[in-house]
Amino acid sequence: MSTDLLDKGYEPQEVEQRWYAFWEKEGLFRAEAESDRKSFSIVIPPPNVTGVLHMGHALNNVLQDILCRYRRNRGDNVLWMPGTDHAGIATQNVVERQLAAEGTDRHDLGREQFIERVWRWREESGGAIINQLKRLGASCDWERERFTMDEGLSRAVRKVFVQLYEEGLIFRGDYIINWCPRCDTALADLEVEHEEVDAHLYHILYPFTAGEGGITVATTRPETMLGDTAVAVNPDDERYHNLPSEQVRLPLTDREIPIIRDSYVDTSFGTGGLKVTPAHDPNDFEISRRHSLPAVKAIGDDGRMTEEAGTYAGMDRFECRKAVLKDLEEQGLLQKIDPLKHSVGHCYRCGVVVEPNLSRQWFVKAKPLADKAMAAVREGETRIIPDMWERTYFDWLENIRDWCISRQIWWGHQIPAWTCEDCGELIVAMEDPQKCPKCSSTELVQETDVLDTWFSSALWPFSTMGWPDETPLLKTFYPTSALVTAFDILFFWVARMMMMGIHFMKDVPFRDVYIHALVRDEQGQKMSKSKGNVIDPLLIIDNYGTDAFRFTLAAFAAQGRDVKMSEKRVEGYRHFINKLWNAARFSLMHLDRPCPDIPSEGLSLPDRWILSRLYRVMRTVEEGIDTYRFNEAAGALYQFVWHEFCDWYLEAIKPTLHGKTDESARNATLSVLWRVLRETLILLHPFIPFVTEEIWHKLPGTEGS
RNA sequence: AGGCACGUAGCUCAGGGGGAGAGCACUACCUUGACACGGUAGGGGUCGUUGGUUCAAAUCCAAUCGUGCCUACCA
Repeated sequence: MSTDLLDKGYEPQEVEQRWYAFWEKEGLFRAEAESDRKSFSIVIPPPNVTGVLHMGHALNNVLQDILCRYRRNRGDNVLWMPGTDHAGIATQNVVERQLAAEGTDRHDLGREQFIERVWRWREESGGAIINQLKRLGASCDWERERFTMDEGLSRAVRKVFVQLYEEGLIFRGDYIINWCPRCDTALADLEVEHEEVDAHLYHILYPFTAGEGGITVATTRPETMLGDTAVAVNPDDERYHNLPSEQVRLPLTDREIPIIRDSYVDTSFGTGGLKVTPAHDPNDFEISRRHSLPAVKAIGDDGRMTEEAGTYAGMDRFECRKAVLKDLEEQGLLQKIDPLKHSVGHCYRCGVVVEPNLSRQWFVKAKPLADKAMAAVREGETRIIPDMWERTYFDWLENIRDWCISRQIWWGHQIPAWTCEDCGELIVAMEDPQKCPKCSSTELVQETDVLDTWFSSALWPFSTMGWPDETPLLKTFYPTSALVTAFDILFFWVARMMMMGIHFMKDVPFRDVYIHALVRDEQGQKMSKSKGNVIDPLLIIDNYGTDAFRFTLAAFAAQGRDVKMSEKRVEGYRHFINKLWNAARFSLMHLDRPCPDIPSEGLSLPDRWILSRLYRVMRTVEEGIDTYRFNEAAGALYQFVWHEFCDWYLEAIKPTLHGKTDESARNATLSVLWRVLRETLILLHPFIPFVTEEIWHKLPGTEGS
């Protein structure tokens, strides 16, 4: 009997460091590119290269790690592919802020130097998130770590772009897009966050060019009137039959614009008169196409009024709004101001009010790709779990619009398109062209835009495995077994991976999509820096140990409900880790040798009972993990370890262990104890890898991992 | 405007046609050689409201109230 097998209290820090180093050294997370074993694969949702670990990452990666370790325990050939995302706008913003602090900007630096600077920043900070994932215990195959701007992945991006272009699924067009004047780039529809604000509805009179009166239009953005090219009314609106004139004078300008009829106009809204600003409103843009109206761009890409705005040129758009209202007021054309709640789009990266703007951008024709992505889920090739998200997935894909993929930033994959200066030919190619195929000119200028970050992320499941080459890795691990992610990137990422995966690999990128909840604070608020309610996972790990933290996350990861995180809870599960530690400590006082053979008869009642409970919890855990009900598995283990194994079994066998019985009964009990402890450690390992590993190696007869 | 989810013990939540549960908090007792990050015993809820289906409803259905979130081009 000895008590020095395990220290009295569990010391996570030392144990965690030691074991993680051991696992890495032994290559235990390494996947075999070719193997007879069953494959199991997951690609990590690549965190932003410049990011730091937050609670969302923690939950996301712990759940993936549980799946991977569980499969490894079962003998599967497991690939957990790690990597990071270059996060175009977000990363560029960070570096631009640094430059601003140094009193310079990217234009001073020039494109090449700026990009170098970003790469440098990536070198400095790119390792942080990876090391933090390791502290979580993440068992990724680190030797395969990828980055969305790796050479290989960039080649995949180019290949995809060129092929889609040749298939007519990528095109360039003049379109109304969302423009962020702060980030100075186009945004996809998804990248716009709508927020309800208290605003005003201004009623403005546009006088007829002949006769009395005019048409009153209503708008929330009066400054856009400077870009109006028509006034629209509903053809059935009797108020506007037999007008004295078919033209109105656009106030504050010397322009005359036509009155058009379009059924889009809602007769019940305002006065039934709609100002049409094709360059600055998506609906107006559509109307303008139907009626062949010109577009006048009154607001520039920098958020200031253009020359088209006449005397207002150069003004900030919101300054201009005030000025326009004042001038209209003076001319007696501002008839009414109503309060109005409506939603205004903001840039998801910087929060600035987005300006719809007409410009030439690149698009992916989404419909054909979306149809197949829907079919795959409908036919069960990919399961979305919990299935309530299927509906959301379908809703979005059914109403999908073309995906604007060009961004006017510098950090990202530059679009592989060139224009011939001499003949205007557009060239899209894998390799940088030397001369124009049409006129042989060497004056070729590459498109300056880069691709939306999500374009490269959409290829992640196969680009990380070496596509477009036909690699053994792809053969073994594609389609991946599961994708684990939060719902907030269901459209951004999951749906697009489905579209690209099906198109290029002819098979879905994953069999299961498990959508987990968001981690919130104690009050259920989203954690954000501005609210100051962020709980740093690393701090929690420092204070309570990784295992306690992991178990807390797993225990609260009930499907369909957000996880409210607080230190108090982690503390509770630290008690559990300690309980397990001490149960092991007690057991090891008696288990001084391997006892693998459980006698087939003569077992005591407690022995038989705990074995039956063990088998039951084994089934529950297996079922829980297989169905992504991590909380059920964790809950069952908690209950079993504490209230069955510790409270009942260990207490019940104390008399036997403490000697007063015959040797064969004692041996029988020891063999049961040995077995139960061993199996329990295996069951617990995916959840709490460090403490179980530490105990495992003290248990006689369980050398190796 | 549509959609989704959620309202169960003081708090956080699991459960899901027939015993109302867990953790934390609380009360009393226990410094018993695994563990006070512990043990034993205990208090506490008419499972949002109202109807319906059923022999039976916290559990299914409908309505209603409340909360949160997502999608959306009504200026």
